[in-house]
Amino acid sequence: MPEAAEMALNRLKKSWEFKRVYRYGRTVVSRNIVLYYCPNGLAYNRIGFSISKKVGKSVVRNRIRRIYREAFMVVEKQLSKGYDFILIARKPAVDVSFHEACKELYNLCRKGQLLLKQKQK
RNA sequence: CGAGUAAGCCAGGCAGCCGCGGGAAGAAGACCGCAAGGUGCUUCUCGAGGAAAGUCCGAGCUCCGCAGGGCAGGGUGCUGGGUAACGCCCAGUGAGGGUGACCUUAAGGCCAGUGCCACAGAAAAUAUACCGCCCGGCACUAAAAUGCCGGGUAAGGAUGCAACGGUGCGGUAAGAGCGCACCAGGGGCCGGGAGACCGGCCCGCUAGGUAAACCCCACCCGGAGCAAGACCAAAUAGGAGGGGGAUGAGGUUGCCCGCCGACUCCUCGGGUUAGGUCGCUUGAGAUACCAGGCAACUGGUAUCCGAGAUAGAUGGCUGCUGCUUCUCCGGUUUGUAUAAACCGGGAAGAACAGAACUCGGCUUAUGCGUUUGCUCGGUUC
RNA sequence: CGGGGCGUAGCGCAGUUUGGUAGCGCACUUGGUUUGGGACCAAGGGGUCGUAGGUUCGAAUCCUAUCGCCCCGA
Repeated sequence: MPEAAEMALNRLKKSWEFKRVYRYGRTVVSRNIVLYYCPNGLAYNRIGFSISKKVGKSVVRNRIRRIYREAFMVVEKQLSKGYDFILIARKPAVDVSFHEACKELYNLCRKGQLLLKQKQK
């Protein structure tokens, strides 16, 4: 299973999983998003999305989630494993493009000391 | 060419790479979970909309101790048809609007009852009606005017959205459908139409408006909703206190009758992983042709299977290309010129919006997208 | 999926039942009072009644559609 799980995107789904990250996790913030993270004791990373109705209509919320999901899949390869993430979209994320999202997510992970190279140092 | 009007259609295209969800077949017997179950590998295949939206109506489906009667409550409201049904659609009628194509229309009933009609005005609905007009009598007087009393009138009266039909002629003491002509309405008869209604003739019959005021009439409506509901697994609890109950708890909007017939209500405490599978997509289905019908629509034949998620799939990136626009750049042609057309380049733009049980409608949002018919105006031949 | 409420002056609210004048408090402007300010007194300005249609002679009020915000229940 670990072989398969490394490539595919694993998501947080259960209410208690979210609650655990909110309670014990740390947080980094940028203009568009808030990122909670917390070690999960597994060999792979997982992510959950939380986008409030105040951000926009269903089309807008879906688009934000899809862009950040793609961005996470790009950035995740450079991250150290064994973490749960929750990504909360803020209102300015409505106009974000894919490339901006990638940069933003990368910078946030560096800020949280989550990159693979930083861990090794 | 310009302006308008009606009915449609599309929702840029192609290719590559990386992903996501469903289905089928195959292989393997791996992984997660206490379990029910699920994940994973390979190949093939499918994967948002005209509004998927708002949730305003109508149904299917499911459950509720088959839903019977009355009242209450709610809805609809010209006629005929279509439909599973509708508050929807089609065809017509009446009434409005527009030069016209065409559009709009909650359009039953205030001679069943009740209410309301501010201000103004004599009066806003039983006109014993105020002023006025006319006649008679009396008082005063030369006469008239004036005053009082009795009677006749509803023509005139600074109003108002609206004044107990309107205009004109006759008639009269003054007047009045009192008589006549035309107009508006009402009633009756005849004719046409399936009907709403239309046409003609006769009768002086003349009745304010408002039911998107209460209401009356006709017709319709049991309630809830896929978190409906069914099955399976695991776990917890079978608690304490108080109240009610075969003199009727509770049951499904409110009340009564009928029906079913034994548990139930409140407070405190405990539990609640929103567990898994089904429901879940073959349907009032789509496309094409034929037939019936003015049409909505219906019938027949053939072919096809076209999303089923559940922290919620249908995405991201790149390249080429079609379309539109430009205080942009270069060139060609026409032109005195402003400028126009074409070609190449550059830049920008391409909306509204995401299935959540499924259909039929309605409503709203939406691109200086696009096709066709028709109308009006201008110009040329 | 189902239900309820609100939208009126810059702000917070009446008025909607039973249709005819849109009002109250704070705030604002001007004047007075005070050496000056506050408080107080007097006068005044300011409202497409969320939007669009309709009914009516007349609509904040009645009807229909629509937009936005808020709150419940399953």
